[in-house]
This record gives sequence, structure tokens and C-alpha cells, in this order.
Amino acid sequence: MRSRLPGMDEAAVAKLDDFIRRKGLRRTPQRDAIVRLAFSEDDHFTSEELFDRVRKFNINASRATVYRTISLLVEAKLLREIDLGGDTKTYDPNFLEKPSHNHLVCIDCGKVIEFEDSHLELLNDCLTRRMGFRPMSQSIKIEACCERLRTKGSCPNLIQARLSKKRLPARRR
Amino acid sequence: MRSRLPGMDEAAVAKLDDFIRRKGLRRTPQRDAIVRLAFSEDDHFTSEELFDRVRKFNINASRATVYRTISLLVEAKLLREIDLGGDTKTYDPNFLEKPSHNHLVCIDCGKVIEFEDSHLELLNDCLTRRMGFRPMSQSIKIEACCERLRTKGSCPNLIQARLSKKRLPARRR
DNA sequence: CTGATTGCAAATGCTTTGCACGCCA
DNA sequence: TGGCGTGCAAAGCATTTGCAATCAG
Repeated sequence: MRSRLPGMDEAAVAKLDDFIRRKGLRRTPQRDAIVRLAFSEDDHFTSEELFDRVRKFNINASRATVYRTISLLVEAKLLREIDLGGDTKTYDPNFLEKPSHNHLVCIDCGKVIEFEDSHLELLNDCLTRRMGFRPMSQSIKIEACCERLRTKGSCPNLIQARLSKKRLPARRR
Repeated sequence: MRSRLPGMDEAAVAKLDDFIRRKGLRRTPQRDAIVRLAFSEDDHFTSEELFDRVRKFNINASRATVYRTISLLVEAKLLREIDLGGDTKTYDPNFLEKPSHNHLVCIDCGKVIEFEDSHLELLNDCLTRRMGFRPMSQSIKIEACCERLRTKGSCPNLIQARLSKKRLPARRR
């Protein structure tokens, strides 16, 4: 849960403002605050988790407004909806900085690692074209488990997950 | 919507029977019928679509039983839950035959194309290990659009999608 | 027989929406 | 002033669950 490089949230606010203006919508204190909170950390979040931040900072915005603002951010391409396997939608605020990153999910602790690889990107691009299509976006999710848990019986991420009270992925019942 | 190679549904019934036996569960007419329907076509389906087939063939099974049987099939690894971007879960009956295939979704018509590529698989495997993990499963979704629609202004898949009354993906509002 | 399975309806959980009021342009 | 935006509560929707009756082994 380290915080983002300073200014990232401001950049997002500006971009949303631009988008809003072009669509003839209005800039409001609620929208500004929610955007700032969405980009204040580089972690993925669910709608409920974002609403938690709203409450934590005593922002005057309802759950409905949080949902509506998230939709706006997705439409403006500031936020991306990703599939981490859970039952609720997860949003990723890091596509502005890393436009084509992928996700590796640890089956043991649920920790998500982002990674980029140009070969992977290129290969997918070629395959898509060979099938007669024009590539628009690609998303890759790898499920894996730490070597360390398997060989040494313990997993640093697992401990970390417990400390941060993170929900384990649904598949691990 | 071509039907599957003959015997595929029987093979699935047998595999589920095996799984059920090992877990001390019971074989029932409902389960048998639902499994047969799930593997009668090689198309992906939602729970509701599978329940539609149940009604269409006058099978005596409730919606709840369909949901419960799907869970069983996923647990037995006969069916795989995949993410096609919609709001409801989609199930893929083709992983028995093609254990590591991926999906390309046409943004224009929503048509889903399955493809396999060993290079892609190998590359992902290497990347995962380099990050210190042991790969368990990978899923790739590529969103793209037909060259043909772009260059000629028409898309055979689009027409096909209309004819078969398939729901277009949610992202295309 | 005994406990798993089913159907039904009610409950759940996330998300969306209708509506009246308030506020931005 | 004209709408857009907001909050609230109600509605929606897919999915799950409690319970009594039924059925498989």
C-alpha cells in the first residue's frame, strides 16, 4: 500500500475534467474528491473499497455517486476494469502509467503483481492479425504460486496478506 | 452452433460420475441430464442459457440445481469459468479437448474465437518463473475487430450474431 | 434406512435507477 | 433558468441458501 508518485491524482483530476468538459457534463466537488482518492494509491480496488476511502476521509459523497463516478472514469479510460477472479469488479488505476501491463495472481495469498513484456505484446499482436483481426486490447492473467511456499513451506506474501487483512481470492475455499 | 463430436457428452457424464463417486456424492437423473446438455454444443454458455436448454428439452431440473451442478462441474475441472467481459459468468466446455486455449473476442459482433499457441504458452511460463512463481494457469483475452468490417464496411460475424440473436457484449453500449 | 439432493421461495450482495431537491453554468 | 448531479431508498439481477420433502445407495 505505498502511495503513488505525487501529482498523479492531480493529473487524473485534470484528465477527467477535460473529458467531462467535452461531454458537456459538470465538474463537482464529489467527482474531484473521488478521482483523487481513486488515484491516491496504486492498488487495485473494488467499488466498496473506494467508498471506504470516501468515508475514511469524511468526503461528502454517497455510494451511488461513487459508482457513477467510477463508470465515468472507465468511460474516460482513466480506470480499467480488470478480472482478478473474484465476484466483484476490480478497478486498476495504473493503466495511465503502464498502458499495457498484465497481472500475475498468487494462488496462495491473492497478491497481485503487475508486469509488462514487449515480446508478449508483440506475439499477441501477430497472432491476432494472423487470424484476420485488428488488435484493440489484450488482457492476460496468470495464476501461479510462489516457489518459496512450495520449497520452504512459508510465503512472505501470505503473511503480508494476513497483516493487511486482505480478502483471499474466492477460488481458495 | 454446430454440435460436438459424438460421445463427448457421454465422456463428460462418465468423468463427473467418477468425481462424484470419489467425493461420496450421488448420481442423479438431473445431474446426468444437465451435464449432457452442457457438453452437447461446443459453445460457451451462461447459467441462464444452460437452464434454457433444460427447459427446451423438458428436463425436470430447477434453476437452483443447474447452478449447483455447474459448480460441481467447475470443481471437477470439466468446465471452466471464463471472463468474456459481460456481467454474468460464462462457462467454457472445451477445456477437456483443448486444455490451454485462449479467447479472441470481436468487439464489433461479440463473436468469440478460440485459439492455441505454444509460443505464447511457453513465453508466459518463462515470464512467470522469472518472477519467482510456479505457473498454474493462464488466461488470455484479446479484444479485436475484423479487418473486413474496417476495410469493406461489413462484417460476416456481425450478421451471424444478429441471426443467432446473440447478445452483444456489454461494453458496446 | 440415512444422508445427499431437489424444488421452491426467500435471502443475499453488488449495482443500477427513479425521484425530489439542490446546485453549477 | 435549465438541466445536470446528488442522496436516498427502492428496484434489479444473478446467484446462493434454508427448509421440508424426496430419492439414491
